[in-house]
Amino acid sequence: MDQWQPLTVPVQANPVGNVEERRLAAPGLAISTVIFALKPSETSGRPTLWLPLVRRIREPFKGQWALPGGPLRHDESLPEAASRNLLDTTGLAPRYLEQLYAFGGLHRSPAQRVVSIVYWALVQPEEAELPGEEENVRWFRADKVTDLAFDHQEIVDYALWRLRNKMEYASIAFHFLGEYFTLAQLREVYEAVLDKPLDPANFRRHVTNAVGIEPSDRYLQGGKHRPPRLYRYTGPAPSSTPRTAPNTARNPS
Amino acid sequence: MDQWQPLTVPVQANPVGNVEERRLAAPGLAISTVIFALKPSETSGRPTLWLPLVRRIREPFKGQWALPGGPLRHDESLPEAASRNLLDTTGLAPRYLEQLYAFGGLHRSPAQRVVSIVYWALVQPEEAELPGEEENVRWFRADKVTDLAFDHQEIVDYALWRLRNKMEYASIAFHFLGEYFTLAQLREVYEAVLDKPLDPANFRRHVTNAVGIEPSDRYLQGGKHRPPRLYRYTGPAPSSTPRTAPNTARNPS
DNA sequence: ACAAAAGTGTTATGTGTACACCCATGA
DNA sequence: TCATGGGTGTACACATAACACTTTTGT
Repeated sequence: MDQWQPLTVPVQANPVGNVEERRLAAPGLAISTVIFALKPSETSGRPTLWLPLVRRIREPFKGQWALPGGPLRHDESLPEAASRNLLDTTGLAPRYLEQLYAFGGLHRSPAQRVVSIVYWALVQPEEAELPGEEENVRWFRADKVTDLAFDHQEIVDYALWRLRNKMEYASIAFHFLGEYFTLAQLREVYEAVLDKPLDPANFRRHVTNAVGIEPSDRYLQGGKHRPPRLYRYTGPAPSSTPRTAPNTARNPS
Repeated sequence: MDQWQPLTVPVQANPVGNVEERRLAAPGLAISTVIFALKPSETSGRPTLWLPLVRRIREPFKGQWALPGGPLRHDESLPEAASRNLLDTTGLAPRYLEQLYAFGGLHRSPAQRVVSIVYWALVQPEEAELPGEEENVRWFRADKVTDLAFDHQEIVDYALWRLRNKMEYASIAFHFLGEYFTLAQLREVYEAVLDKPLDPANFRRHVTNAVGIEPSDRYLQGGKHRPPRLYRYTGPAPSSTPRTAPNTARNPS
């Protein structure tokens, strides 16, 4: 019941000629990443979730959009491989990076079998500008991506679910923002990701009571009205839970 | 900060001769599984957490205890590979199986580099008897395992953390029990895993209010006192959340 | 002065926890 | 009838949610 049938992720899928070769070849191993950032909506201007995709320049799925990714090199760890590949393909260097899931279904890639270890990442608006060429790397609204190569659509859906889920119990919203932010900005992050309005008064209490967030003595000037105080994320309390484990995430049901 | 430096898991690590060969060889891919079951403590007789380990019969770490695991075959999905390998090495066929994490550190295995996709599983007491030979497969108390091969100690620690964490918000305790069980038995599962006593009264309300658990018209006879009612786990409500995602787990911090 | 967002107070409702108590059965 | 675990009731602490209200700024 809770078991699950994965699908197929590739990247650098060097097609192996025939069926017999496929039977014998060891499964390929690739690293891919789903990157999230908040950017203003084209219509409302309010912040919404976006993610960068790269256009495939070879078969299979040539011309279609796919997650950035590539093979795992011999001298890099899994997160190192994810970071390095992100920089190569999109020019992005996310501060937050976490393993999402390993996808290893039999027919994810048409030619050689590929197992993909997928990461997910959050980037701040400043670092979210794509230095790469506009042709083959482009931002898409996270809830509107479609026709992705391989099983990347399901991977994106899962990453989205994980982001929303984790947002509700962990302190990750800060990674979408710069060092200093107002509580209204932080609330907009939650509203954009969870896609529902939040009560400003209750949100304030909730977040100021939480650990790891400190008021600064600075205020955001230049607004139309009363300047709001700027806050900083100082991380969990210095002597917080010394986790012994790799990952840190909940799962439902 | 939330990024994490994995370690090393192998299985079937066919040592590749020299450093140069290691540099060039593609990373190996293995599947391992942490299996949990509840068995009576040797001392108190109360249920406690146990897990089966297999003794390594070749280098590296020859003679030491390790997680059951093996290579991924070309014609099986990841969970299929985990199940098949479990049956081969331990004779166990867990009903609950879920992906835990992918461990891919550079030096997990001394010779060839190995990336391990690790699953975790829960088995019921009936199916927890080891048909295999006693020599090379044995049950250990989960909180007392030590001197494991490779990075398997950290993997076990992480799986333990995940089990305890997930136990607090998901309906997985049932997988330790048979079809019919009393609320006291279910409570003992929670107490054993979380290692703290629970209020019977509040536990009863909590669990009977939850969906997916139904009282039967049967009672457990043969006890010393009033026979308790037997309950059944019917799974989440038939038309429950149609998850689109592979895995289902939360993470802290 | 007025509009609008920042920020505070108050109350209703729900949920977790501690614990007193009754119920049903075997011995 | 008595001991014991099964099972129910209840009161308190605390978190969440809804919303009225005051404060501070720019225009």
